[in-house]
Amino acid sequence: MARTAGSHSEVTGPRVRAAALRLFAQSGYAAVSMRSIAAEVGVQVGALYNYTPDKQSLLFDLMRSHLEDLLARAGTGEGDAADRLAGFVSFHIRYHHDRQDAVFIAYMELRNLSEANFQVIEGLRRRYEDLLEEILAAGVAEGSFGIADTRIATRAVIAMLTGVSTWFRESGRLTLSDVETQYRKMVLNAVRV
Amino acid sequence: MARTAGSHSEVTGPRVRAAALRLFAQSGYAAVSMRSIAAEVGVQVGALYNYTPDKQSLLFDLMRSHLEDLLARAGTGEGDAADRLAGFVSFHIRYHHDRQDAVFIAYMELRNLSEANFQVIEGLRRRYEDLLEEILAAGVAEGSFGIADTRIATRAVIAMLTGVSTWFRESGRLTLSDVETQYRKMVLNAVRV
DNA sequence: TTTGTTTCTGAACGGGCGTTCTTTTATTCT
DNA sequence: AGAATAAAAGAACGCCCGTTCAGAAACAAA
Repeated sequence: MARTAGSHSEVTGPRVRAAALRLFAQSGYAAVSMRSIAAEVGVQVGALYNYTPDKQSLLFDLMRSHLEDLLARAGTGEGDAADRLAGFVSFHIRYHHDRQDAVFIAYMELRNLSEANFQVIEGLRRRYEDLLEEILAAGVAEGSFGIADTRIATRAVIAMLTGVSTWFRESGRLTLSDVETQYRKMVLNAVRV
Repeated sequence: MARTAGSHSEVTGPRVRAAALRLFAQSGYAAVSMRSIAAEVGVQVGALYNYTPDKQSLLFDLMRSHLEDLLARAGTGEGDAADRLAGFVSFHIRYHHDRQDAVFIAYMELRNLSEANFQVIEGLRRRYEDLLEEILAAGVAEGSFGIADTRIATRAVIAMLTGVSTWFRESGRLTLSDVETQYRKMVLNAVRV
């Protein structure tokens, strides 16, 4: 038996990526076998190679598309630096909350990338950090922020925000909106003069 | 040939753990084989099982001893809440900087623990977080801190601080002391009224 | 209905995995 | 010196890995 009724490339391709995303996030890249991805899709392992040249590309493509989408959606914001920073905080928390698997992978599986692929991903991540750093620098120029080194502050803020997706649960004590409000306040306080 | 001249259990045991620590941090638990650990120690793979019942225990013991040492060294601090918080920030940054491999493992390899082992590690981590939360709660009681939810603030601060060890390099632009100073200021600002 | 193409199966490849076990050697004790 | 013990070597166990490939089944075009 080969080729189950009704199946097409346009359906299976995304399902392969979705299964890989879920399993990589759950167990880690190295612990997930191509066979387990195939099983999740409901296909034999050989069929996966119609959709990816190899396992490494599967990981890389997931990371790259996540970061490219992140960059495409992250605007530079409007208003003064404080407004723009508040907007960035809300955007980051909400965007990452909606894509916990992709976030997890993008932060945890960097060491499983080949050197060339790592450079690409690192470049994208750096571009995202630059969006925040530009806001912080504008605030310093305005005189409304009082941070000594904008690069450090950028990393501190991003680490703080990204941490949310490691513990926040919809079923928990607080709504995402509560969390967002408190983080906005903490971040704005952290960088003020 | 068996048993190289001059070797003893008290020497090899720690070397096994050190090799595992380094390799787990470098490549991830799942990607490191018992054979590669043995090679790093300079021994055949079978000899490792004189020092650990299995690979999982090796990971668990590394995490547990790291967290137990962390708890043993983290004091509750002295003075008012702001002083104690500043002390916590400095301690966390310095302690984690001195043990980057252990920190990395303790945060990245949680999902490779068995359920029972995970509960133990999670309990230890929680006790460490409680040290910080108690300081924050004291500050709120004093009226010097203005955070709505101490649990959220605890996680935010720890995520921020732990992030340092992912990017800080001795060879970089800033000294650890510079970083420490700026983080102390950012954290104290973040929680103030 | 035939032909061609796409998508999948199923088997196979060489190799690495964690772990166990027997045997050999270095050291310590008597 | 000889016996006992500790520590390591080396081989073997069954199993799973990523990847390849020939062939079969479903679909599309004629």
